[in-house]
Amino acid sequence: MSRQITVADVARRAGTSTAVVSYVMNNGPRPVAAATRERVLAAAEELGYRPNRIARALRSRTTGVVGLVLADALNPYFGALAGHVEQALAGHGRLMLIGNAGYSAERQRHLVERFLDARVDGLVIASADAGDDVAMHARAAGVPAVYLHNGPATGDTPLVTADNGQAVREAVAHLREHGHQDIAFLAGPQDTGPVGRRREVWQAATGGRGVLLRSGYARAEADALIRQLAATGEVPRAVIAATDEQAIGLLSGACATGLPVPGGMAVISLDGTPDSAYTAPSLTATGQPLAAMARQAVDLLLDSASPPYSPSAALVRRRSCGCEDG
Amino acid sequence: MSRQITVADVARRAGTSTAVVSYVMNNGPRPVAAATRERVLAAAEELGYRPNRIARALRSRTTGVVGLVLADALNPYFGALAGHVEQALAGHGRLMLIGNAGYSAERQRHLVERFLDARVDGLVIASADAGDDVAMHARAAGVPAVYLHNGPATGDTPLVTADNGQAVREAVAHLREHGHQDIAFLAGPQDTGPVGRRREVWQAATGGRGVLLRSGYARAEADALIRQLAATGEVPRAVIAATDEQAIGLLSGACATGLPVPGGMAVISLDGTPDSAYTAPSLTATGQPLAAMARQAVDLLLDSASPPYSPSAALVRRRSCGCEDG
DNA sequence: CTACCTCGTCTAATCGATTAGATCACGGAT
DNA sequence: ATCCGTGATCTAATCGATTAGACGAGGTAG
Repeated sequence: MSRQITVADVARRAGTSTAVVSYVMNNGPRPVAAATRERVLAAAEELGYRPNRIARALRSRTTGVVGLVLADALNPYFGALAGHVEQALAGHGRLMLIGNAGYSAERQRHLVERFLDARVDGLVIASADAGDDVAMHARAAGVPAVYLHNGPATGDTPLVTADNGQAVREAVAHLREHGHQDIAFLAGPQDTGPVGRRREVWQAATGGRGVLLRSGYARAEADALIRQLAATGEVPRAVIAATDEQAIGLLSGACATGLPVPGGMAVISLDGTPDSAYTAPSLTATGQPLAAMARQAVDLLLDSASPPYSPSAALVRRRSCGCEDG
Repeated sequence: MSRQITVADVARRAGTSTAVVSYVMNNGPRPVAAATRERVLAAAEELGYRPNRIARALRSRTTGVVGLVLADALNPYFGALAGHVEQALAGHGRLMLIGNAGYSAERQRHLVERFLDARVDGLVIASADAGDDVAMHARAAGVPAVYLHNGPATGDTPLVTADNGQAVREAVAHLREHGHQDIAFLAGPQDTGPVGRRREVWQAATGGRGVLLRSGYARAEADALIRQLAATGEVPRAVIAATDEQAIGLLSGACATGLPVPGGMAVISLDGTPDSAYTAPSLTATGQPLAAMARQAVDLLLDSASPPYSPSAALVRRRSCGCEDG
């Protein structure tokens, strides 16, 4: 618990001024003679000097921290997204503050305020809806922001999302190969954002044949839905679920009511998180390029160039659609 | 992007000194006359003053930020834990930095260093093993730390964990009720921490009958294990899985090889995260009191009093054990 | 030989909030 | 009338790093 080592200590030991130490530490705005640089580095090393990032932040107005606001931390889809964002940020030497809005607009706004108070260098908002434009507050404070999975298309704040149009068409085509004419679609409670677009593509691809189902995004809700349909005998023979969570709920509800999958109902999911491979039966799914999306969002935020990513991934055929391999 | 509002601005407007403004903002170390307080608050309100937390942090050596190091951010168990920690911290007005170690001791150490550089007020380490004592570095820097799910029992850093002894005994007893004599246990690759203790209790409770299985904690590994056992015809009739992830892998592997659950193999899991209710079939499991554990860890860190939590939760009977309800 | 430039370094102001010490006004006690 | 205590406020040092401006030494061009 001894006093912390400061630039002054290093400077004294190296026989220079604090300015030079700073120049060395940051490959500063001014050049330093090679010999001096060596002495400073040696002194810093010997003293175990660790720059105080708080002081640096105060002076240079940059904290090296980015905030991530999550719509639902408990949803593995967002969880995976968070993991990839953290990794992308680490690649840029940034740390990540995280907050869970739990689908509450009020709490989302609150988190943004708190993060701005903490002087984050940027804000990634993995929002569930395209409701109010929370990033506005960030812009007002001069802090860059990016919406990640969904968000209002205001044009002021970029939105990184996956266009799964191709994926949906592939899913429809594949279920047709299995002989299904009527293909249902399980959408979310509302229709904003990616899920809405997926629904539209499904509608176009099926030409209106097949039922439109809706449930919340939690497993429990899709589970309850399928039980109810089973009770009334209205189970579709083939379903495309908008998200993994819903597909998993479908599977568990089907199992509980004795409805065989894929025999009684074929299922394809559209999120394709890694976990979808380990369901019973294993889910046929198209994967979203989560890592690429996260990287893109982070690059956009820190305005470094980013290689464009392929907006959709191929269909992975497993068992839930009726295929036999896997 | 105008200049930021500072204490000086507020002081000028309220006709006081900066000291008084500070006293008012923090219910400071000195009293302020009621009338003056009002004027200051009004001035702050009118100017839209937001204290600069960086400056405050520099001076008062406290950032209001706590770091959480996760063993595996993609594992829903740790994901849920993270969510609860964040919530507990929010209750104390603290923000949370998060980092994923991905089971790498090297990366865990690196994250701790980074967090210390960022001057966190405390560190929660949700570690997977009881290996090297990373919290040591925190102690050396005078930063309090807590191990959450697992960690070295050095006595220097508190460890908050659930003792599932009772839960394991219940699971064994319940499988016996279903007529099983030999009850296998699926443990992790090593035997440190909670999983190891669960295995010991299982050993004691079954008196050595039943096979000890091992696999990594990822779903894929448990899935592969059961496929292999099925191929050689060595499938146990009843298994207790140390974690949800492993139980889920068991289920998916069993389904893939046509092994019926619970008919051919009964399964009970010991983590009992919410998602275990939505598997096919639904998992019988004992739940860990994750929220209480998180709260306890946070309270310990910020040394506020914490109500003691019940160390284990009851067995939730679903389908994977052989029960018919649910 | 002087004027001027470059390179390396140092001095000191700055970021914005906190807080110990000094100051001042007012009352009550002696 | 004098002294002292109390409460309210102000002044200014402080946290630690960054960086613009000043400075001196050495070299080159005229």
